[in-house]
Amino acid sequence: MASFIILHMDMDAFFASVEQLDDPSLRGRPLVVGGRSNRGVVAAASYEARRFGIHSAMPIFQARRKCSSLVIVPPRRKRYAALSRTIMTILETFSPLVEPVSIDEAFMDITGCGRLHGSPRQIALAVKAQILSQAGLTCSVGVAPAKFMAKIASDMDKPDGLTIIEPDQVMGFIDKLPIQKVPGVGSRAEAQLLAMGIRTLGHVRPCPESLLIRKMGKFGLRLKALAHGRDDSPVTPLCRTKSISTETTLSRDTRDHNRLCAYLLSQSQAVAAEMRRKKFKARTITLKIKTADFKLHSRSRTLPLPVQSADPIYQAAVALLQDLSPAGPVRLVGVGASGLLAESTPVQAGLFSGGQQTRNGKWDKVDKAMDAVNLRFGVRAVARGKLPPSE
DNA sequence: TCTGGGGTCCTAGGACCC
DNA sequence: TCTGGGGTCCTAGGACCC
Repeated sequence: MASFIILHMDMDAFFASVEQLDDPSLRGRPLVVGGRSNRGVVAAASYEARRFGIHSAMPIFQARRKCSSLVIVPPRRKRYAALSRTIMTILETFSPLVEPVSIDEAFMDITGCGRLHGSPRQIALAVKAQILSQAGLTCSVGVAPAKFMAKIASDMDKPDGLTIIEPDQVMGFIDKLPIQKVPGVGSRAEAQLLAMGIRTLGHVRPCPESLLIRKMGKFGLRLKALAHGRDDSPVTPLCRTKSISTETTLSRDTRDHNRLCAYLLSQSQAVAAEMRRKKFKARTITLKIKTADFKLHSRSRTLPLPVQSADPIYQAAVALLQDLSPAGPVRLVGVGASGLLAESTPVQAGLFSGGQQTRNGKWDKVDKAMDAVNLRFGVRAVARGKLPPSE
């Protein structure tokens, strides 16, 4: 195995800790950050709230039931994003190989950092101290010879923890590691693996590759490699955005087409604004609908030319809604853009005049669907600026 | 009274091309 | 009458992550 030294940094109860940092009156109190509506879930729970059995993804109404004095704070994403940038910048003073995985988590390759910054333990302690002094927040750190183990290690001693897995401890660690702790093993995969008698990652080692592939597909091969301690996935600093989307759970389910279109309009505007901010244009537009029975449905169309403004996104979304025509009340509606290209990418000539899209008639279909919508509802039926009713 | 929002990756089938 | 096979793109759904 290549001798990497990987560090994983994970902020402790990030959103909740930021709220307690900014408002001292919230410190020491059970608090969750979560949606304002009655249908929201917990995005982050303070350690005080966790003592009541409250955890992230729990519906707010359940959390409230568990703790009557619970403080519920709406999320301030911009504030979290700003602090996240501060934290990532701190990491970059230790190694140029920093890979943010989410707003509050990052991998760092510290393989070659010994000369400059000392032992892995010294580096981890310095990272924690810097984040505490410059951002005012604690984090937990894991250090290991591979990414997946560093990630698991950072979670082993929360909050404000530090766990180091030395190369000679790797096999012992794997043998005891509960299978559901392996990143990528969720509830479905866990159930499948338990049914095969696999309770720890070590149990995967003697399992025939053919069986793992049959049961788990490509992921089975990865599990097999991990069970042998093989994980050479590199820390990749430049991870480019693949999609931009927004979605809204309505305050109550609706069958009202015009109401859905009003959401689609404001969402198209938001997605377009974000694309312009990030200097992208997109070829594929996706409509997402969750019906009252919690079933998710999507429809997408790839356009002949990349778009960046709200109007074509909205037009496509409305056409896709026509196509999907959900049976029954709608709970959630969303719009996404993928197939992203840099804003500056030149548009290939000829796409309209004899390119594949025109020849196979896909564009015509979209066009006709749009015409149908415009005919039936009229573009003016959902006028500019008619935003969804405020909740 | 009732289960978010932002993403990534994988799979599988069909169209299409050579 | 025989009836390929590999590669790529597109689409819909689903698992999983924080």
